[in-house]
Amino acid sequence: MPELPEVETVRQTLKLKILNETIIDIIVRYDKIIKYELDLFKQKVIGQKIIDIKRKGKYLIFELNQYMMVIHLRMEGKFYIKGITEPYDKHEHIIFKFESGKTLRYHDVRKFGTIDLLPKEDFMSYRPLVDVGNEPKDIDTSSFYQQIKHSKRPIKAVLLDQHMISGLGNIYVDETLFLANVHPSRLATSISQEEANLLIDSAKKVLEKAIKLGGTTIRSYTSSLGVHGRFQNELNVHTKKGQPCPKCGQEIIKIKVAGRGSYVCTNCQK
DNA sequence: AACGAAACCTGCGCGC
DNA sequence: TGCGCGCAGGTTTCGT
Repeated sequence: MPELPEVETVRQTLKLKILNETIIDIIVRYDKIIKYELDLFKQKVIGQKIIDIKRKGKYLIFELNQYMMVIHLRMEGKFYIKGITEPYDKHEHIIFKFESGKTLRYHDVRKFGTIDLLPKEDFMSYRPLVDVGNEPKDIDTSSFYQQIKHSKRPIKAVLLDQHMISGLGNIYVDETLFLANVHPSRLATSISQEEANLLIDSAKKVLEKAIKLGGTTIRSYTSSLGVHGRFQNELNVHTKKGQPCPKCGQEIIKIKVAGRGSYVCTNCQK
């Protein structure tokens, strides 16, 4: 489910619901999600209280008394909060039991998500967090341009690269490229400083608006935590194959760029 | 060094 | 109805 706006929505919702909860037990039903040595993970996390929930790019960061628990939802990771007596769903892989009787359940059909544990001291300087690039709102456009101007990758691949710029995924990249009138297949080396400025500015606007609307809910009958995003109503091109471009009316096509399905108006995006 | 493809998983929709 | 294929909001690892 997640790009930056969805992760931010989850962060805000979780913070309202489980701040100050103390973890008294952890049930692990599929252990490859946990990247930390499993027995140590349980030993360290049990007894800890959730004192804050932060985010960097697409990573969720649970601040505990003594550790930082770092979570990546990848393609389909979701959290649910349920009572302790409710039966486990097939795809609920990790269950955190709280002192209050609530449970936090990590649900992930494709099992791609990850949960890791970092020390609190200088946690931002450890992998994976240290490798996360600036979000569009914090990007310096001239250094961004300097970084990409010799790259022969398609601009879409660059914008998806979380080391270069963090937070965008397949949906919001398509929307960003449309707003900036840039074709996803354009080689990064062909992008001018002006176009780079426009791309970053477009990414900021897209993400900001999506956060306000609680993210995007598509292909997803049950949204995380019962939160239904509303940005899907604002999409200009993504998922709009065969429909008219909102700017010029030409039919939107779907192509493959950087290995990802990509929606584009070839009249507006050059 | 830098790029694209494959791999990690499961489920769904489509064409035969 | 059943089967095989392609596809899915992400990232890392493997080849060239």
